Amino acid sequence: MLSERRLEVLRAIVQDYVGTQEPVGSKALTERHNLKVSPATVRNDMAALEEEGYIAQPHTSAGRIPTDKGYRLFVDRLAGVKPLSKPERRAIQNFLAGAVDLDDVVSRTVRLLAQLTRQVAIVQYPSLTRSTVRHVELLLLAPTRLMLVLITDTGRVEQRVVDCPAPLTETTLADLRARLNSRVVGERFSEVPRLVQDLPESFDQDDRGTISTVLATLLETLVEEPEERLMIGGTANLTRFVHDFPLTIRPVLEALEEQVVLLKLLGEAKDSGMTVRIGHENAHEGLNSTSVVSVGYGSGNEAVAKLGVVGPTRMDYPGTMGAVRAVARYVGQILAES
Amino acid sequence: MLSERRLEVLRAIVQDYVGTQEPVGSKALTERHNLKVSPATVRNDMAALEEEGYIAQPHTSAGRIPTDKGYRLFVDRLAGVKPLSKPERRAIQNFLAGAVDLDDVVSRTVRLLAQLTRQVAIVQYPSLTRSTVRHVELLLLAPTRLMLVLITDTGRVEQRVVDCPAPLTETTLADLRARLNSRVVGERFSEVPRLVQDLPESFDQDDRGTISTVLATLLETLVEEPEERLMIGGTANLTRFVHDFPLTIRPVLEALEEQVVLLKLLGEAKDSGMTVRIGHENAHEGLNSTSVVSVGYGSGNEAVAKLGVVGPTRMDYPGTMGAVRAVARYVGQILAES
DNA sequence: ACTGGCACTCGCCTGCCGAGAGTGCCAGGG
DNA sequence: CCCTGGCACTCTCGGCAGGCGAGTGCCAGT
Repeated sequence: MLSERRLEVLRAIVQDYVGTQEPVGSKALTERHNLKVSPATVRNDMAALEEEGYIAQPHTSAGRIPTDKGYRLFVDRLAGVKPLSKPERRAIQNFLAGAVDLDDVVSRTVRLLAQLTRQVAIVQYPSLTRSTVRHVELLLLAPTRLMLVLITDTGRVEQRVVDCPAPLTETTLADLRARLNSRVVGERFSEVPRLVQDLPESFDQDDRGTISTVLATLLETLVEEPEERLMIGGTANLTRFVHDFPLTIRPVLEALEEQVVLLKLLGEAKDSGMTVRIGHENAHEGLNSTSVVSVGYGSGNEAVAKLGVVGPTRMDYPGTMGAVRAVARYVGQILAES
Repeated sequence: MLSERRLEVLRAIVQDYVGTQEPVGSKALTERHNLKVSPATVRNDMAALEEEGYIAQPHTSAGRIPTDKGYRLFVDRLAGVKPLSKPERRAIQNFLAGAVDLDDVVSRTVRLLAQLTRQVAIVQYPSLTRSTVRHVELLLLAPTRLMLVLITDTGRVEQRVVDCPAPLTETTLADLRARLNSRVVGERFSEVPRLVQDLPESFDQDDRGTISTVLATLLETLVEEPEERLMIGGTANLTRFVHDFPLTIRPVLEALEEQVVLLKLLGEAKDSGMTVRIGHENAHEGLNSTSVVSVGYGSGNEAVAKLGVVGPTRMDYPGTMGAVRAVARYVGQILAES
C-alpha cells in the first residue's frame, strides 16, 4: 500500500506534468508544491512509484511522467471534479438557449464543449429508442409507393420510402394514418410494436399486406440502432500537442472519421455517471495515447444519448470532467424544455 | 512571352515537385524528362522563369519549386484533366448506388472523394432553392400550433413549427393542405411565392390570418440561404504533408471547422465548370497554402450544390480535377434517379 | 543559340564537447 | 526507522566545426 505522502507526490507529478508537458524532477516538485520533505526523499518515493508502475521516465536522467496506471489512480482517488465558475455556467446556458432546432442544439453543444475543454468534442444525437412519438405521417407518392415520416418528441424527423405490394387508396391511407396516430402518439418507441400489432386485422383483406409492410417499416425505423448520428468538433485542438506529432495525431484523426469507431467508443461508456477511459484502456488502437471522458445526457432523468471529449492522456482531468458534466446537464435541460 | 520549351520546363518542374515533394534541380530535370537540351540550358530557362515569378528557390543552392503563379499557369495552359479509368468509374457508380437516403448519398460522396484524391473532401447538401416540391404536410400539434413539413425532390425534409394567431380546425387544415399541394407539388421553389399568393383569399375571413402565417413560414423555409449544411471528410489526409507541419495544418483545420468559411469558399467558385483556387487566391488566410478544386453538381443540367476538395498547393491537379469532376457527375446521376 | 566546364554558395549531416538536469546510493542524524 | 545532504554518474541537449554534395551562375567555345 502506498503511503499518504507518496500519493501526494503522484498527484503533484500529474498536476505539474499536465501543466508543463515536461517530465518533472524531484527538485522542481519540492519547490512548486510545499511538500515538507527534501528532494532526496521525494526521489525515494518516486522510485517506489515507478516500481509500482504509476510513473516512468522517458530515459535515464530525465524527470518522471505518469503512466496510464498513474492517471487512473489520480482520477479514481486523488482528484475530484472541478465545478465550473458561475459565469461559465451562465455562458453555457445562454449559448445553448439560443438554439433553434435539434441540429442547432447538437452543433452548439459540440462547439461549446470543444471550446471549454480545448479538446475534441463528440456529441451523439439524442437516441430514438427512448424517445416518444409525436406524429406519424403517410404520403402517397405513387399508387404503390408511399413515404413514411416519423416525428419524435426530440424534434427529430425520420423518413422512409415504402413500396407496397398492392395499390392503396387515399381513403384507406387517411384511415390508417388516423388510427395509427391515435394509438402511438405520445408513446415510447418500445411500446409501439405492442400497440400496432393487431392493426392490420381491422382493415380489408386486400389492404392487409400493404399495411403490414408499412408497419414493418415503421418498426424497423424505431428499432434502428440506438444512434447512428453524431457530430464532432474541435479537431484543430489536436494540433496543440505539437510535441509527439504527427505520429499521434494521424491515427486519432483517422479514428475520428469513423463514425462506427466513435459510436462504439461512446457505447462502451457506462450508461450512468461519467466514464473516463485512459490511454490503452481504449479498445481502438489509434486512441491508445488519448483519454476519453464521456457521460450520458437526456431530457428526463434517463440518458438518451452520450457526449464526451477526446484528448491526450496528459489532460486536465478535473477541469475536463467538470466541463463535460456541466454541458451534459444543460443540454438535458434544453431538450426537456423544447 | 515564354518560349515553348520554357513552358515545357515549367511543366516538368511542377510534375516532378508534385511527385517528390522536393525542390527540383536542372540536372534531375534533364534526366527524368527527355528534354533534348543540357542542364546548362535548362538553368538559363529556369533563371528566366524565376525572373517572371513562376518558380522560386527556397534558398540559394537548392532546386526550384513552383510559385502560386506557376501552378496557375500550369493549370490554365499546361495540363488537362486526367479522366479516371473504367474500373475507377465503375467503383464510384457502385459505391454511390448503394446509398439509402440523402444523408447517405452525401456521406458516401465525401468518403469517396477523400479516398480518391487522398485529400480533404467537402460536399454541400443539395440546395433547396433550385429544387422542386414533392409534398407539403401540415400537422396540428395543438389548436394554435402546427408543424409544417416540406419534402423536396432531392429527398430532403425540412420542418418548422408555426404558432397561429387563431385556432384552426382539422377540416380547414385538410382543405389548406389539399389546395396547397395541388398548387405547388412538382413546382420549382422559385415559382411557389407566385402560386400561393392568392390562396388566403379563398378562405374564411377568420382563417386568413393564420393561413398567411403558415404561408409566410413556408416561403421563409424555401428561400433559406442556398445552403447551410455541408459535410467534410478525409481530414486525416492532412497529416500526409508532414513537412511543413504543423504551422500549415493548424489554420487549415480551424478553417475547416467553420462552416461559414467553407460555404463562402464554395460560394466563390463559379456556378458552372470547375474552379481551381490556388494558394493566395483563396480569400481565407488559413487556406493560403492550400488549393481548392470545386465544381457544381445537380440532378438535372443545372447545379444544385457544389463539392470539392482542399489540398496542398503542391497537389496532382490533373488527377484531382478528374476525380472531382467524375464524382460530381455520378452524384448528379444518383440524385436524378431517386 | 546551345553546351561543357568551373568556381562558388549554402544547407545538411556528423562528430565532438561542455553544461545542466536528474538520478541512485550511501552514510549520518533525529 | 525514516529523512537528509552529499557525491558520483548518466544521459540529453545545444552549439560548433568540418566535410559533402547538390545546385547555381557565369563564361568561353562551338
